[in-house]
Amino acid sequence: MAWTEDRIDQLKKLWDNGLSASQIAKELGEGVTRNAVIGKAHRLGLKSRPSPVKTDGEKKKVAPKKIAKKSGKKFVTLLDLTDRMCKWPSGHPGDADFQFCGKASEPGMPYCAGHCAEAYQAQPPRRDRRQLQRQPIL
DNA sequence: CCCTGATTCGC
DNA sequence: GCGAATCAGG
Repeated sequence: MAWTEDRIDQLKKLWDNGLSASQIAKELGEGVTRNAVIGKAHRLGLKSRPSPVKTDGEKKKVAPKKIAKKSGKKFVTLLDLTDRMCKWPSGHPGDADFQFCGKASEPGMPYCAGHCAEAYQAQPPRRDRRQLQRQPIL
């Protein structure tokens, strides 16, 4: 696939938007790999970014997007949600404030580490479940 | 293992 | 110029 002006523009835009190379690759689709994106970006002389994925000892916020203006919670809309982002919902589906956590989800998980903890809590009230019906072994 | 960007190097 | 392979790092 050749890098058309259109694609390059999209690349620049997404890259500038802070999307990761792999995300941009997916966005562009058409068998574009993250390597292609990075390679092109590098070639275009786009700003280098020493792996933004370092837990960063810095407590500085990057302000991912100014989408979730309301609620201090940095949630994102469905449009900003991508494959490996936490899909922890917030609000009612259909509502304007229906958003998702959007943080990087744990590998293989639909949610981020924090929400996985919430989602996969161990059986809480096991107390009043005894003799529920005392089913005869299957 | 998951991921990130950076660089190399044959095409 | 392109991008897969590779490298370096979290």
